[in-house]
This record gives sequence, structure tokens and C-alpha cells, in this order.
Amino acid sequence: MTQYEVPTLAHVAKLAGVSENTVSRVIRNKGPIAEDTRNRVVKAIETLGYVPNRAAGSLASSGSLLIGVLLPSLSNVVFPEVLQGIHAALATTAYQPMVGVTNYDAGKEQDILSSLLAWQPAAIVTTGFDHTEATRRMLSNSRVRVAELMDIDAEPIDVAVGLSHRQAGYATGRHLIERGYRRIGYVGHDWGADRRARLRHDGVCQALSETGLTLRAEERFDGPSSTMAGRDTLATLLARAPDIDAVVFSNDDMAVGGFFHCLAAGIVVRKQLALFGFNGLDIGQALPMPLSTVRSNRFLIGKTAVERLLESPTRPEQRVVIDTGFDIIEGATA
Amino acid sequence: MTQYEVPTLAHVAKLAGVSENTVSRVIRNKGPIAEDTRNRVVKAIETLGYVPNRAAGSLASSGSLLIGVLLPSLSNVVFPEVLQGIHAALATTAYQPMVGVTNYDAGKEQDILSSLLAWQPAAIVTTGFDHTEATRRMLSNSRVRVAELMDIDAEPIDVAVGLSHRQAGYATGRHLIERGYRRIGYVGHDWGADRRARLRHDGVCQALSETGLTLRAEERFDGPSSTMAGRDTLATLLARAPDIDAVVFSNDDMAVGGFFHCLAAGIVVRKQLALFGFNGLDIGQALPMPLSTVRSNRFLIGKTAVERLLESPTRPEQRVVIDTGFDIIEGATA
DNA sequence: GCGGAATATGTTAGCGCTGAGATAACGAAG
DNA sequence: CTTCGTTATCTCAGCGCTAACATATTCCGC
Repeated sequence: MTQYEVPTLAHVAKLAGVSENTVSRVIRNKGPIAEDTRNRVVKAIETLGYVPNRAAGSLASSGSLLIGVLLPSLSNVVFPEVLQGIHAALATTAYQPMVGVTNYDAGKEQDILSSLLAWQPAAIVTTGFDHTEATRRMLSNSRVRVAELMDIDAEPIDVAVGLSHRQAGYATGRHLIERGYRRIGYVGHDWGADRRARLRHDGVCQALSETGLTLRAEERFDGPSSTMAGRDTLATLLARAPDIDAVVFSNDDMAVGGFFHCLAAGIVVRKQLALFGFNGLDIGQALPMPLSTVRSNRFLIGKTAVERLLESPTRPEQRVVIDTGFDIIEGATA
Repeated sequence: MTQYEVPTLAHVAKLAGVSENTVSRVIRNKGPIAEDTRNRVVKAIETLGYVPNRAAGSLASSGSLLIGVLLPSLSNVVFPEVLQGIHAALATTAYQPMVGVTNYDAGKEQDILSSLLAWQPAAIVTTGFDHTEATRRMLSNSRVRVAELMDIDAEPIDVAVGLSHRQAGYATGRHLIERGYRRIGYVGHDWGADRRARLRHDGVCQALSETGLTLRAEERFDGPSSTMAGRDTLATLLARAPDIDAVVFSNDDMAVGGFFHCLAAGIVVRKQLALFGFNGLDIGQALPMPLSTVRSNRFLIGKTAVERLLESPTRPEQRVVIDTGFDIIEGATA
């Protein structure tokens, strides 16, 4: 609890017998420094336990080593994974992420964005394309680079990194059709909040309709996705449409819940009812029968976005779209 | 991409026809302001789209509305949930969290801590009690309040918020003993990184030894916990000790994996082999048989810690320990 | 109608750092 | 030796804001 005076550049400078600016240059590895001077300065920093004040640095240089990150939620595993990717890309740099959680609310996103911008971040990483007009304006008018993650089915502000959810849905539909399933149902969650789930759904429908099929039945849980929701919603769907032979779930959480329902209800998975998810989560692959699903590369999305943003110190001349792709995981449930 | 001059306090002041200081006071709701003046200032802020520069504010007031957060990992669901609690508590305030991920490495924690401190945060939230000497020194010497989360089995720097993992383990042991299980095994993960898993393990052993029992067999996966690890490690354990009647897992992820192993291997859960987890994750409760486990209140831990930290602007006189408790979830697997 | 609260606003000096330019010290080249 | 280019360092203003204090202005009670 000792209240000691926090050392500043001035203290270090005095102790090392150089000017403040020299210390500053040593710290930032900028400009030529004599080996001898550098050593003296480094030693002084260590003896004083000096830690630079970023607020001052940021003010003086009108810039910061901060990356603002806006995520819709932390309860969906997917976003912590993206965040991991971001942290991984940042780990070797001096940048720090600053995370805000929007709860899928564009208005809240706008508020959080302006408090993030108040720290003069070097870049902003956000999710999807659903922004308020004001958000879009703030971003376009500012000097910060912007990455929009997860989705590449629309025009980005600067950089989009993700996959085409429409295509992923389409591939899902094709997969099921090729394996002979014809009476296909859909179990989803609230897509007011989740535009991407809807795109996948639409992709599935498109694949079906190209083969002259439509979704046999469809049930959506009114709330966020969860294992429990998947379990219950599949039960509801089957009550209404007992004759379906395959179900596409809005994601793996829901699909795993569906698998549990089948276990509990004595339905033989695949033989009686095929299950298909989205994301390729570990849990789905650890099931007694690995889940058939689509791998979205969340970690890679976060990592790639940050790497791309740090590549250049200015906003890109042209809009950049990076497709991190997806893979069908065959699994054993469809 | 318009490069317009970013408005500052001075611009707002000029437009509203008041001094900069008055604008500053309006923004911070500090000191008496005439209703009329306030309106003019607010209007000026809006027309200019002024966003205060926090770096400048922070420098001038030598403090910030930042909370530094140090988490060991984001891959374990537990920590995103803690983070959610932190965000929830912060949502109604002007504070922003700034998150660092240490990968269970005390040295890395130290590095990240010093870059967090460079932003003059109001408080630091960290995990557990495993810190380097330097970390401890930095924290005790600084003016920031510190909360150490998850664990209350040691002496905190300022505030500890969490549960007694030893007691949770003990309760687990008692639960199994009371239900007649006598040949108890343990499936764990790498506890070099996870001190708390070890405390729970020790608690279980203590309960057993009080009844004259010991762990019949014990197997630890050398790596982080995961569903797959739980599945495989239970298989290994059973190969070595087929006669056990119950298994305690280091956490729910592992236990769910164990459940899957039983499914695949045709072992009747509870009747032939009881399973017990830790954490009370949703996934465990969505299983066809809800998992018997201990609910740790991760969200509450994060939320409580931040609330407690924001209660007072200074470090507490005395060390504070807040027990967020735990509950045994009966479930159906033990 | 005057002293003294209470209320509302202005003035001023930094906070700790960085950027731009000035200065010094030293060889190499003419 | 002077001139010039390098290399290494210093000087100093100022980033945008806030704390502390100074200065009006208003409204009381007596």
C-alpha cells in the first residue's frame, strides 16, 4: 500500500543523464542511439521500474496501440474463439485489444463504438454488416481502419473477413440431397439477431429448390441458440412433422441438443433421422457419433482480420474481402 | 474517407459560446451548470459530433475509466462467462474493460499487467493467486484496486471473489459417499496450469479419507480439459481399473466426454458407473441424463467483483473475501 | 440595501509524452 | 583547414483535457 511517486520519463532521463527525448527514443526504438546510451537508459528504466504512460503517449502522438473490438455476445462460443484469434495475432505486437459487447444491438454498438473511438484506436474490428447509419458515418469519417468479421455476403466498409454463409447453407443442402435425403426439416433460433443463420437457411432452401424440393417443416426457437433449445425445438418439429428424414440445425449447439433428443427418444440417428449442424465445434466431434457439420474457421477469422489490419498503417484504397472458407465435416450423423 | 478535422473541446466551447472548462463540466456532470448553458453545450456537441479524447482526459486527471482484466484463457467457457459478468456490471457505467489473456503463464501475466497499468486503469481484475513476485509488487505499490477471481483458498491482495474449490471437492466426495459409492476414480487434466482443479481433487480425497477410503484409480490427461480428453481419459482409466463404480471429473467438459464414452462403450451410466463433474455448464444439463455436478457461479463472480471494486474509489483498508458459493446439482448421473 | 452564502462561469497551469527542428561532434572529402 | 554528410543528442512547443482557483452574478435575511 506504499504510495510512492510513479516514475516518469523525466526521472529516467535524469538518472541516465540524458534528455527525456532520448529515453523516449530508446523505448520506441526510433532513431539512432549509441549502444552505450541505450544501456544506461535501459538500466535506469529497470532500476526505477518505469512504465510509460500510454495516455500521455497517445495524446502526444494522436494515435494509440489499441484495437477496438466489437462483439455481439460472449455466450456463443464462436465469439470467444474469434477473440482468441485476435489475441493470438496481437500477442507478438505491442497492440492491446479493447473489447465491447453489443448484445446484437446496433444502437448499443454505436454507443460503444464512440467510447472506443475516444481512445484513438488504430483500428476497429466489428462483427457483421448490421450497423446504424451513425456507426457507418463515424467509421467512414475516421482515420481508423475497420474490419467486419464473420460474413462476406455484403459490401464492407474497409475489410471483410469471413465466409459466405449463403454458400455454406447451399453446400449443406447439396450434401443432404446427394446422400438421398428428401424430406428435410429445419430447426433454428431467433434470427432477428442472427442474420448469418438466416443466410445459411436461405442457402439450404436454394439448394433444395434447385432440385425441386422445399423444406418439409421448419421450427424456430424464439431466443438465442443453445443445446437445450435444440433439444426442445427438435421435439416440437418432430411432433408436427414425424416423417422427415433429415434436419438442418442453425448451428452445432442446436444440433447437439437435437442429438440428445434422439438419444432420449430412442431415435436412431442417421438411419431414422439425419442431423446436420454448423460451426464444427469440438463438442459435436466428441459425440459418440461425430456430428456432420460445416467447419467455420473462427479463430482464423479473428487472426486474419487483425493481421490484415496491422499490415498497413492506413485505410485500404479499395475494399478488401477475405474469404476464410469452410469445409464440410462428413461426420456420422448425416 | 473524408479527412475532416476532429473537433475538440475548444471547438465545442466556441460554438456554444462558453469556456472549455464549462463544456468539460457539462460532459462530466460536475459542478453546477445553468440549464440554458447545458442545452447550448449539448447542442453544440451534437452538431459537431464531438467525442471526447480519453487519452487527454486520462492524462489530465491521472486516472481513467478503464478496468484491466487478466484471464488465463478464452478457450475454457468458464472465462468468457466471467467476462460476461464483468461486462454486465460495467454496462451501466462509463467504464470499459481492457482484457489480456495470459495462457496460464505468470510471466506473461506480468508483462500484460504492466502494459495495462500503462493506461492508468481504475482497477485490475485478475484470476487466481499465482502471480510472480514482480506482479505482486506492481499491484501492491500501485493505487489501483485489485480483485482476484475464482478462488478464495488463499490470502488476496485486496479482494478475492470466488468459491472454495477445496470445499467443492469435499462436497463432491461426501455426495458420492452418501449415495453408497465406494470404488471411486478420478479423471483430470493438466493441473500445473489449473491450481483449482487440484484443490477440488484434494477436497475429494479428504472426504474419502475421512471415511477410510482412498481414490481407487486416477488418470490425468496431460493438456487442457476438453470433451475429447474426458472421453479418452475415462477409457484409459477404465482399462486400468474396470471395477470402479464412480468417477469424479476435473470439470464438466471432461465429464461430458466421459458420458459420451459410456454411451459409445455401452456402459449404463449411474447403474454401472456414476459420473460427477464440476461447473454446472449448460451442456451437462442438456444431456439425456442431466449431469451430476457442482454449480460454480462464474457470471456472478465477474459481476460481483466489478461491483465491489467500483463501490469505493480507493483500495480497501482490509482484505476482503467474497464467497459466491456453489451448489450441488443432483442430476441423474450420480 | 448590504454582507455573505450559494450558484454559475472563466482563467491558468500543467498532466507525461512525442515530433520537428536545432545543435553538436566527428570523419571523410576537397 | 574548411565543407559537408552522418550520427547522436538536445530543446521546446503543444497534444486535449482537467483541477484548482479566481471571478462574476444572483438571492437571501435583516
